[in-house]
Amino acid sequence: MPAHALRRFEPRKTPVQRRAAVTVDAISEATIQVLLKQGINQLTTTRVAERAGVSVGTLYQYYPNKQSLLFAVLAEHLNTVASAVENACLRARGKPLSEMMKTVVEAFVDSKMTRVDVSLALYQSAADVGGPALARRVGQRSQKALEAMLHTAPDVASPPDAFAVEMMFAAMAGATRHVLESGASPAMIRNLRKHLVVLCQSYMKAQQGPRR
Amino acid sequence: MPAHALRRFEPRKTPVQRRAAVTVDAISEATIQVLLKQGINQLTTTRVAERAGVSVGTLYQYYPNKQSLLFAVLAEHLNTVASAVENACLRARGKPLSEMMKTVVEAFVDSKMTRVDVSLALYQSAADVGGPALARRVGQRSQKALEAMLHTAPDVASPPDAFAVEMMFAAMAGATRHVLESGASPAMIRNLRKHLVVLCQSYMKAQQGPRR
Amino acid sequence: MPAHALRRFEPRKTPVQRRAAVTVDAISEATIQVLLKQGINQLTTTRVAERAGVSVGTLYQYYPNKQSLLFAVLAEHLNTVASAVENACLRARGKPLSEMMKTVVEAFVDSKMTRVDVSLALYQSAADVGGPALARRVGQRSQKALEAMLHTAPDVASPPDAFAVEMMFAAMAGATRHVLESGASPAMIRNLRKHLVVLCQSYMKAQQGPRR
Amino acid sequence: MPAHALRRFEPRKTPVQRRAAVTVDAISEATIQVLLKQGINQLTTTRVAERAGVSVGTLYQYYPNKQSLLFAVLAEHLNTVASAVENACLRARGKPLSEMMKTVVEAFVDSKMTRVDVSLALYQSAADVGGPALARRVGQRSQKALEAMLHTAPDVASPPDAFAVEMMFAAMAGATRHVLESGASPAMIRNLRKHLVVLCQSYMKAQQGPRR
DNA sequence: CATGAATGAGGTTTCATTCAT
DNA sequence: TATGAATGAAACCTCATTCAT
Repeated sequence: MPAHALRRFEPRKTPVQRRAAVTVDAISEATIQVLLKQGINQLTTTRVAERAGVSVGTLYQYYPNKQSLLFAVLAEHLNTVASAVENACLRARGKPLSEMMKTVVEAFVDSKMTRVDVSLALYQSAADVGGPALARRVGQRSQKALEAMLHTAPDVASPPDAFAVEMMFAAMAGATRHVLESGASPAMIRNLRKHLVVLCQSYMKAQQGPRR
Repeated sequence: MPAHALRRFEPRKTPVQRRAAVTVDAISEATIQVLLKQGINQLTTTRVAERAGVSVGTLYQYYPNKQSLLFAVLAEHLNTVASAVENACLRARGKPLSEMMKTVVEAFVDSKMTRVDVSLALYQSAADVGGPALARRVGQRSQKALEAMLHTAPDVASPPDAFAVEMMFAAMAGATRHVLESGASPAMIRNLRKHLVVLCQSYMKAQQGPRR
Repeated sequence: MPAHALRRFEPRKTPVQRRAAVTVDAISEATIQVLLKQGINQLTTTRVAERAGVSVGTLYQYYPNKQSLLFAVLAEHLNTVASAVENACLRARGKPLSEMMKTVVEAFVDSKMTRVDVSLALYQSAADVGGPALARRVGQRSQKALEAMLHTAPDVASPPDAFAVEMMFAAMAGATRHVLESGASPAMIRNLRKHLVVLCQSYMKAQQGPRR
Repeated sequence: MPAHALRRFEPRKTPVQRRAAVTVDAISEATIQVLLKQGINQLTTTRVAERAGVSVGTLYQYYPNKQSLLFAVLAEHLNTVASAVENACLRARGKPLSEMMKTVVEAFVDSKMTRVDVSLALYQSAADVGGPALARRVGQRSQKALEAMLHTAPDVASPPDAFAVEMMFAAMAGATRHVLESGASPAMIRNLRKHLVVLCQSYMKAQQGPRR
């Protein structure tokens, strides 16, 4: 799905009234709830509306179609993650490479884990709704921030190129997804953080140019 | 989805006559075709049967439900990949660590890329059909082979533990998926192979114990 | 079929708007019509909806499945009969035994005969839908009323026990069913009423205890 | 369903070879088993064939269609019951009325109860297959026998007419059906026999003309 | 704005029956 | 004769979406 096709899934209108905003949030939250409790196959507009405490008609006032429900939730989640990574990148500017990686990995994993359920729910739903395209688009924000950060590392001569950063990000996302889909016990999550730090550190070190 | 729940998707009966075996293959192939040309949302049992040149009834003689169609294709694909990795692991026994990683990464990426379309199609569809559970189950085969191989590396004192191998595999899968979903131009695939080799090498080196 | 299993067949939701109530009635009536004109084997949800002048979707808004259609009609019919018997029992309180029997038998037979077609249609359909269980449940209402009435008979010393009443009711129902299924010519119906009165009278007399 | 329409359901050919007779019986028995274990709605020709240990094709060699399966079983059962009643009528010739009734009722109830399961199964299935028509046709045999027997009762001046006998038979069948469908505990069956004897005796006595 | 009744295309699945092997 | 693979009409039921109230 080409990136510009995502427009079709965007919310219908920006709620201006207070009441409307509440409704929109309720629907969005209900979408997550239904996704979690019943799975993507039982996610129907009627059910979401019911859970949100509104009628289907109302739902359609704010979302042009079913997919936009999922899209909204997905976009919100990805943005949260991207922001967490961006913040981490800002905080870690000027620090040594290994500390950078630790900061970023932990920010990423933690932002995924604060809503384990949402993350999981979204893995299911991403397909119909241009999930990969959206994830790519939002992922690029994180990658830009990572690159910028890496330029400030005192112990990195020539920073890894954009593709290396993309790989690292994808690897990180892939490993995290795997752990989430495996049940994500606390012990596993601890392990994930530790190993991912090592993975990113060693990969970035290997990719960097010679010390200046 | 718990692993034992996968049983629901297993084939219904094994064909005894020659004619039937042909039919089963035709259906399986048709499933892939429809998935590729029309996408997961247009994948209906009727359409698959039509494309396979059989009636719906016949389809249901061999597959108990729609999901089992996807399950069969997915299982086949994952097995192919797992076998490719296992073979690579056998071939690389006794070689130095960096060669091991090169061999394995290339086997993995290549086996994914020989059927780019199937891989992509399956990412879409995996959700309803216990994809993650199945992938985990099959992935473990590869991981066992990797661990065994690592024990034979002459330049690895104490091999990385099982979790590290799991992480590496997940990272590899994640990065590959990302590239596939980004369009997988030949140049990108070349880059993927090169970077993934570095990533795995450096990560494994970082995880190994001190030289004996 | 255990009595509690009947719940599956109960209506799905109660209409709140006027329009909906009309719809529900139309569907119920259409069910009877189709049952009569086409028989139980041609009774399909599509056909019922068509005849009711609504879409299938609408039908399923109010009836959770096909069987619930039959269930609703059956329950209504049985209730009508039970009410007729109960009323007769009230009217006949304090009368002599033979008059009681005459009143009750005629009420029963007449209430069956006012909708000969419905009765017949329901005999066919009762099986899948918990007919016997429902008939038993509703029959008990009639039997309670019969017992209560018998206690008020001036010429009955010790009234027949519950089982005797149950037998009488079953015999009455069986004979009526037989006549209905034999074509129920007016002459036959007259005969049925006359003989059933005798049957019940003589049986009850035989079952009663000695005169006080 | 008019009586002559029953022909359509009759078995296809009389098996002449030994092997064939065995097959026919196996299929017939399998029909009963499936009816009992799975109910009328799960009774499919494939399942019956499977249970009988033959292929569907073979089944269709002997039975022209699905309904003929049920028809055969039903006819056999009804014939068994009719024969039991006829025998009882022969045995009771010349005995006093009350003994006649006892003999006949017990023969009827017992013949139903020796295969409670079959009786019950057949109540379910009778509708599609001309059950009532067949039951009526076979019932008449019993009724003729009853009438003939009643003529030999020494204590009956003018025997009840045919219609009275028909009523009695229908009442007996109805009460028995009711008990079977209520669960048919041994205690209930004992009660049924006792009460049914009384019911028939008193009804016949009431219907007989004045002593000669 | 909100409601919820209505729509109906379209999906999945079953099963009686046939017929080539 | 026996087999069982194949057929395909037809059943049941869902659900995204609209629109009169």
